[in-house]
Amino acid sequence: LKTPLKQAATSQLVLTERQPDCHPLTTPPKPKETPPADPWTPTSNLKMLISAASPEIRSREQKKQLSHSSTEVLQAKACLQEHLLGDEYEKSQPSRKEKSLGLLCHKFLARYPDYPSAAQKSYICLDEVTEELHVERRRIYDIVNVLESLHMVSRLARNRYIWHGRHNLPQTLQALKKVGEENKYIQQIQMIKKKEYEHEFDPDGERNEEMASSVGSNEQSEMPFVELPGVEFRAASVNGRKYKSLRVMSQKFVMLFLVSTPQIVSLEVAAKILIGEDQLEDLDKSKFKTKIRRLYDIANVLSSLKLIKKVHVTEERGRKPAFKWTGPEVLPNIQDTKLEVISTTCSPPVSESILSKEHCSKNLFPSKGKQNFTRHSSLIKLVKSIENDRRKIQSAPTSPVKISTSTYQSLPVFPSTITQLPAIAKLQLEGQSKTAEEMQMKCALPSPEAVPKPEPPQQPALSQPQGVCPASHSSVSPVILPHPHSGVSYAIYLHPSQAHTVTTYSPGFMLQPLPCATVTGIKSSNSKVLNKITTEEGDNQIAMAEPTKPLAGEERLEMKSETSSQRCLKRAQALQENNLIKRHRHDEESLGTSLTFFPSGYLIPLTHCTHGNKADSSNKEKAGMCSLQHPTYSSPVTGVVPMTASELKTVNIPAFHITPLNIMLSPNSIAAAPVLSNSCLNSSNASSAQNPSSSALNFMLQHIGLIPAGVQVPANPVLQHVPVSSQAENISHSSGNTNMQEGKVRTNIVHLGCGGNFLSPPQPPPPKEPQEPQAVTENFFRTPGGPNSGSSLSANSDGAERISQGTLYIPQRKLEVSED
DNA sequence: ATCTCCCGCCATATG
DNA sequence: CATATGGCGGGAGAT
Repeated sequence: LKTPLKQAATSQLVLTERQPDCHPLTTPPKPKETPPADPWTPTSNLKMLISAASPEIRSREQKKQLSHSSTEVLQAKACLQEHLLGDEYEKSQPSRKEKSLGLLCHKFLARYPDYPSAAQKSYICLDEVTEELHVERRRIYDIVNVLESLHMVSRLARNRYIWHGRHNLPQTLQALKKVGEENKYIQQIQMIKKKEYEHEFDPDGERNEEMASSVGSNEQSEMPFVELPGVEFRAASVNGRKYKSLRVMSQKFVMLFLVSTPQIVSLEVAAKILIGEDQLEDLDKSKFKTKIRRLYDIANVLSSLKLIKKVHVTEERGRKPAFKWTGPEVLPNIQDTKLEVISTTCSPPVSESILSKEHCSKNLFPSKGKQNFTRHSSLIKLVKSIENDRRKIQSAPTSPVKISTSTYQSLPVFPSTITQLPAIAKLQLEGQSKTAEEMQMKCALPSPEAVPKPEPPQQPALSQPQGVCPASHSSVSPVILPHPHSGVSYAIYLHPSQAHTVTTYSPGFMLQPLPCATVTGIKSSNSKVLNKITTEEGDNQIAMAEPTKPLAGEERLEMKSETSSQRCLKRAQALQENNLIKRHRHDEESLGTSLTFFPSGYLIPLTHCTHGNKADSSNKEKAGMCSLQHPTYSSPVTGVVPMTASELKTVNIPAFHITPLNIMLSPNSIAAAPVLSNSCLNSSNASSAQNPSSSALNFMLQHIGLIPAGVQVPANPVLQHVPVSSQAENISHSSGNTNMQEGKVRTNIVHLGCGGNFLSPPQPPPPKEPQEPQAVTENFFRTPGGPNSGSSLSANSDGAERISQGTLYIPQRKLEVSED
């Protein structure tokens, strides 16, 4: 009975076959109804057989999409044969997997275009769907509810829903992210992890502050369903109360991904947070179980949407199921002020929608006046805990809105296509010449998702080029810095949103054609990427580390055509580069004297941010890019730290000895750092490839004293590309703690520069792993002695000490994320 | 045994 | 009141 080998996947077959049928523009005529699930057709039988033979269907499901029929056929045959020999396959009737929500969801989604045109509004009739898909109604609700949470559908009336497709996704995600930030999910996550970690220490029942507070961070319990302007719940139906459940749960779940830095969320944590939030439930075991069940349901749907994918995180506690966000990157939350500006400047539709969205969201969540970060319960708790650690923090009451400055990045999300780059690479490897778009497309849609989107694929958002620059994962957000004035060391904990903001502001950054870089990198390092991918596929735990030198011809890597805007950017960069040295000096000075850290809850965005100069006027940058193009704001001098969003974001610090402090950076200090932005820009621009200005950067860093003279910030990604198996971040040094630390330091320094004062290269040390990292390394503040040694306090002090000594000690904790 | 998560009972909401 | 929705958790297949 044991299935012999796991080969092809069923779902894959299903998908591929169905895809073609699907008519993008018209309501899917559900042509040949040969649902794989249907055991009665010969075809289906075969499929089933195959599926039976392949245990891990799901995992391959997505990847498989790429492969083609020919391959599939072969595999199928092989499978079949083996199977026949093995035993009578009768056994598997509808195999449980064939009934999985994920598969069902795929089928469901296949019926509708991702981006339905206005003209083709599709309505969804539940009765029809259930009938056609051969499912119980109940299941459809599961799917629809999640889709509703993303505003991909909305209910019209009984049995009736409207299909919106992914048009609203960007806004939705942005809104969700914002809310997530407001809810301080990051802190909550950390809290949970911390508790987890300490959960043994707590002999006595004195878990008051920590436990009680953290667990019950429910003060702001009911978070209503997040709506979007045009997509409210109809019929006042669901809108009523009942804010429980799947819909909201789904939104919260997504929020967790959007706010956490390595965008990986474990089920456990998610469940805890979701539970804790609702009500201060006693850690009821059954409740937890139920929550997990629901999360699986949601996760299945989200997976079908390709927004997340399942992975496993291996921590010291063992390996736990988790999910990784693979959807579009969501940019910083917007500030109202800016929004208005933008709205004026940008194309009406986009800006408007965004704006309205903001308002909407505001109205929806003003609840309890928790708007203010400072007042936020979780924040308070955080503060408490921090205090426990003997740290003082001043909370800055400023609300983000007020702080808001002049910039705003309007492209909040970029098409998932970008995210799929790795996949693309893989595809190419496989000999497929499909373009990203193509592969992205589900149905035979001629126009990829990207097209409809305001943002062209080539403009992957700044921050993390997911596949290509996994570096983000290992980015070291929290950095310990010596406080210049007080002499106290602080861990800089940048709030993601803030970070984003900063990033946005950075002129260099903006200019920087990250997209280009990304693309280039991919192209150039194709082989590399491919290798990795392949490896990955084979076995997740194996980290391939073959530093091939792919970058060689990076210059000409430009994708098909360098956009004029990109060119512009380059030019600009070049110019800026000239001043680099000067600036460096300047920076140096700045660092030495004007650097001031304000221990506060968040980073204060600069008031006058600069945009990069506009990147030309290529059409491609539609509304989304508008913000970037406001020359009005550009003022190099005011540049802000060019950091990769990922870098800035807080790492989910699982617990541990040190509670990260949020430090607010003074505008001045930030302003002083424009120079670095350039370097950053350059470096990042270089993309994963070589970092032209790296030398400059190194020079600067050394000069500043951030790194030892001998140390060099790796400019070449290749170097970074050290085998994962080893300490990902290190540049293979000998070994031992010391070395490790050193390596750590190096990396961190870069980050530090970015975060702290902004001189750092946006793309920190080039990403080590282009593809989805098999293993993710996170940095944590930990005692050198290891997990067992000492309490957080000791750790803190330790860290502080080291820092003060000029040595950055940021122990790292290795966290592995493996795909299934 | 653990991880996933399907199934469908049954409380509620809707019309 | 009949249905439509959709919590919820038992328990079984997958690993």
